[in-house]
Amino acid sequence: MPTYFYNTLTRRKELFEPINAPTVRLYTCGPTVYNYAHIGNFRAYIFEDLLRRYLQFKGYRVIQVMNITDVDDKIIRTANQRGVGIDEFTAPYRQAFFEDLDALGIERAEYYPRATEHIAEMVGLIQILLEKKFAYRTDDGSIYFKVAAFPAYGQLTRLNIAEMRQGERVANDEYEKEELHDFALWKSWKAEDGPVFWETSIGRGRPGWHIECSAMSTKYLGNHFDIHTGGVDNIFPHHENEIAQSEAATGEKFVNYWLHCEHLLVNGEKMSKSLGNFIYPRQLIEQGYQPAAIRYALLTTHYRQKLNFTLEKLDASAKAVMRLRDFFNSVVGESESNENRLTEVVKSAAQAFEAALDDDLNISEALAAVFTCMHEINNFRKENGFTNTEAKAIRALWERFDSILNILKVPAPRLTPEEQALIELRSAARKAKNWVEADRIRQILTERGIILEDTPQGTIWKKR
RNA sequence: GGCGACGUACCCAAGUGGCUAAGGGAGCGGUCUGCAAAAUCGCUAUGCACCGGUUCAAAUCCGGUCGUCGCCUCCA
Repeated sequence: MPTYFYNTLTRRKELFEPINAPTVRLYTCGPTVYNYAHIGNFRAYIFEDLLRRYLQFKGYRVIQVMNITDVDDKIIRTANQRGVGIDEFTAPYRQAFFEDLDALGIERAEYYPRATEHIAEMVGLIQILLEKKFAYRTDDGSIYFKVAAFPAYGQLTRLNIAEMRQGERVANDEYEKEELHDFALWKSWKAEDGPVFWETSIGRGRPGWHIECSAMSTKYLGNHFDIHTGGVDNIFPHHENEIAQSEAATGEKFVNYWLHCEHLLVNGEKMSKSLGNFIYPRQLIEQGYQPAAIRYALLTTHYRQKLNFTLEKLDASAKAVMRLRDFFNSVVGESESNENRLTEVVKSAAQAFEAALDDDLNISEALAAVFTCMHEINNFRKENGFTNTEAKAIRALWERFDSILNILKVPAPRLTPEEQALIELRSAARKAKNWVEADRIRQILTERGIILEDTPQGTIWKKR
């Protein structure tokens, strides 16, 4: 089945065709490591994880690059204030980033290049742009990209640069440039940068922000690759500038498909410093929320739709995850028969799931297929039970769904010996029909976030 | 000012011209259970912000109104 993605470049859904099938080359804008990444950031990374997993589901071999921006104004300023080097300053955040990726079940990319380790590549690119007259040097030694020299500028954004309001230009225009929309490729060293600079053939200084993505994407994926993603706020100026730099330097088309993820709001408002409403995944996990529930909450709203994050949504997600998981665990064959009366149900569910995701990753519709299928199978089970063959087929189907959703398998939580003992005490009380004592113990455990379920096979427990 | 997105049930959220408007959560009722919990079954939008228009047919297309939000130089 053919796959369609909405391409920001054309503002249309387009048939996806890789340059060199079955390989797909994917560049995903990554974090600036001056703090922990918040759930808004992770919404984007989970969208990219969905994209990556789905491409693999379709049989493609994905080569993904995610940059780590470990030098920028904010990092330099803060590191200097604290009197530490930028490498030392960013180290804990780099580490935390990978921990969070793992916690949320995000599959690792093939490359996580750091900006500070690719200065040479950036300098090389800037030199080409200087030679080709797409860049110029100002009196202080900084280097800017000359937007006027690249007529295609504005193709992604569809902003008419000439008509954009001039009055709003940023006051702290510390560097001298010829025209408003020219942007920095290289920032020459200034006193407040302190020890942060590189001594290079184009002078002493540091790279501008946009150039790292051009340099690193090209290095790992080639001049022309398949997909580039990021948040909608990256469209302008970041991605527009990347196109300009890359295409000016190489003379080739840069990227075929641009996919952008909408913003996440918290209780209806944008996360911002002034509102102080940042939420971090690690924070939610500490509060006892299942990482899989966080993943589900961030995954299950279509990526081009604004997502309003609330604790109610997180609770609803936790329930849905639990249901899918319990169903999977409950599917057991009851007879040796090779009969499979569910062939059609399984087949049509798999098809509906794939068809939905083929349509620009319509995850809501894909999930509807999953739940509808679960419903049908439950009704079937009530009458018939499962043969071993049927159980195997259903479990395989769920595993297939989970290669995208990735919520089924979570590390088993542990009980303390004391909690374990309480459960045994309660079982004994139940056996003795001492219901008062049994209920008392259950209440204690509930308060600790441990939920008990008495089944014919004995008591099982879960963590909230 | 320019560019753009959105408004579907109590909440979340698909559907963008044609069968009874998906699915999840919540609520209510049944099964199960010592009681629960979980699971499961059933029920819950004659209507898709509002007003007009096009059409045999509109949540879906067109025009307008109201409301929410985003971007317009470094925030995913």
